[in-house]
Amino acid sequence: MNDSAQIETTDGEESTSLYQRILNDIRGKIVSGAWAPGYRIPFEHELTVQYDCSRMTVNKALSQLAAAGLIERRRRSGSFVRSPRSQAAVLEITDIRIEVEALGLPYRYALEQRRERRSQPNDAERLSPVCPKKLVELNCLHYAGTRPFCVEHRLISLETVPDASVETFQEIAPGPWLIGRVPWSTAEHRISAEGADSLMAAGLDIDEGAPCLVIERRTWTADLPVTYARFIYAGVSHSLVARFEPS
Amino acid sequence: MNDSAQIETTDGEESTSLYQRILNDIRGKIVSGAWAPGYRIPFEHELTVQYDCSRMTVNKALSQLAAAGLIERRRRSGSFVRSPRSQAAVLEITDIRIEVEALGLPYRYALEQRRERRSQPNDAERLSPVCPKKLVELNCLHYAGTRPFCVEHRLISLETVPDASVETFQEIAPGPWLIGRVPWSTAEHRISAEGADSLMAAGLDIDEGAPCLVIERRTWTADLPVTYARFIYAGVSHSLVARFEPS
DNA sequence: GACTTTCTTATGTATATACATATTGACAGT
DNA sequence: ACTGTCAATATGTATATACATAAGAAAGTC
Repeated sequence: MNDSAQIETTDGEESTSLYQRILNDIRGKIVSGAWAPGYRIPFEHELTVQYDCSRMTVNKALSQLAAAGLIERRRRSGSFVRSPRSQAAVLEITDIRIEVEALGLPYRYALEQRRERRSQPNDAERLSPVCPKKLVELNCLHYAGTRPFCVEHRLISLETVPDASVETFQEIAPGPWLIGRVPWSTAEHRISAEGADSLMAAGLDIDEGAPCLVIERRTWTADLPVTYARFIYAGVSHSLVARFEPS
Repeated sequence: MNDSAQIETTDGEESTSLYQRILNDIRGKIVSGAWAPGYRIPFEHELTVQYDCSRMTVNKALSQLAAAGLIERRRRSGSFVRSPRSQAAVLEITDIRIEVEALGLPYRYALEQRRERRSQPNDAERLSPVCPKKLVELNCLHYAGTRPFCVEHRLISLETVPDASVETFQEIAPGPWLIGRVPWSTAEHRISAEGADSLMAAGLDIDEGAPCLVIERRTWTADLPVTYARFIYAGVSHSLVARFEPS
């Protein structure tokens, strides 16, 4: 993918834009390890000489590298290779409907239970730091074809999302309903493996104790909890993929 | 120190740069759902009027949004909200030693088995796309205190990493050994839940069939496979955390 | 109508310029 | 030796300008 930098001109100077070329060159030095973390990248004015261009062009390349987290820029000191080898992979969290349809199976959603209730001490850790007084609790099932694909257990804060009290969630799953309706600023996902308890086993139509992939998602807007969701997939049916590539 | 008065105005119009403000405004519209996917963002020249600034300033904001994947820019047509409904969360992949020590437990590494062998058809999917002819196969154990914490199964391509043939891996785990020694450009992680087979059960000192979290990692440098690693954690002992916050 | 050509338009890139701002290093004063 | 001041410097942001390029729209041609 990254090879073939020069496509048409054998000279290879005109194939991409100048700032892209500068960006690629520097990124290459970094990911190849030629410029180790902490290395001071040539100053902007040095690069302007090297590439015979204006500072703005160099600046554009370096700014993008900084935005991508590959380098750190310090006034008066210069730009430094950052990459402290922290392997951060990007995990795509897709909507369940999309997931199911990607498998070529028809998707179906079903609401099992809907309760509106006061919060219990138990909820505080799921809806932190400010546990709402009232919330909606849902149990849902997502089907892939005729087989249950995912069990969803969800809490929605009625203080942050008052509209949820007038929505039955019979026809629409809480995930898609919330998206777009509630701006959220932070999300945390906790992924673990658990053995199916009797409820999970019944919902997913698997044996009790069978391994399940559990994804817990908590979202906040500002500092207010929006929702807590717990998705349970039968172990054999599902896996998550996270990728890292230097953009 | 005590005087101030320029930063903290609740109005907060001057605290950041103009292009940052534009960027934040638009990103807010997108993540809040006010501008749905497919929506055409105001043209650059419209935004220059709205914010009373030059086109370059608007362009900088929009270019960054495009680089971040939030919008798509089309010549002559304008810029459109992209957001293909997939929330990307960042998954921190930490070294196992760090993980264990974060739990306040002493870490210990042990090599169970080391084999140098020719590749088998079986390996091709783990070390793709160009399966090396020779490789090192390792089975390792990572202890937290006296209890086994993680079972590691690893393949290292001897074509990409010839040095691995002269390393016994008795004292150092393959993960830390590889880091820094081999620059890698891409990594893929697959996370799933599995029931322990007899080998996993014996290694982790758990019952057969008990739920385990399995993380498979494949890394490449350029297009050459570097290593395949499979980490198995007892279900109760471990979870992964992925976070999303709009940068 | 199907096709080509030309025009228009929004974005893409590059430049020179200007001033702001943070930080370093040197120099001077106590 | 410590401290404060100040100039030098690299980055940060913003502007006006210029031309390139792609793609849609409109006009012209067969």
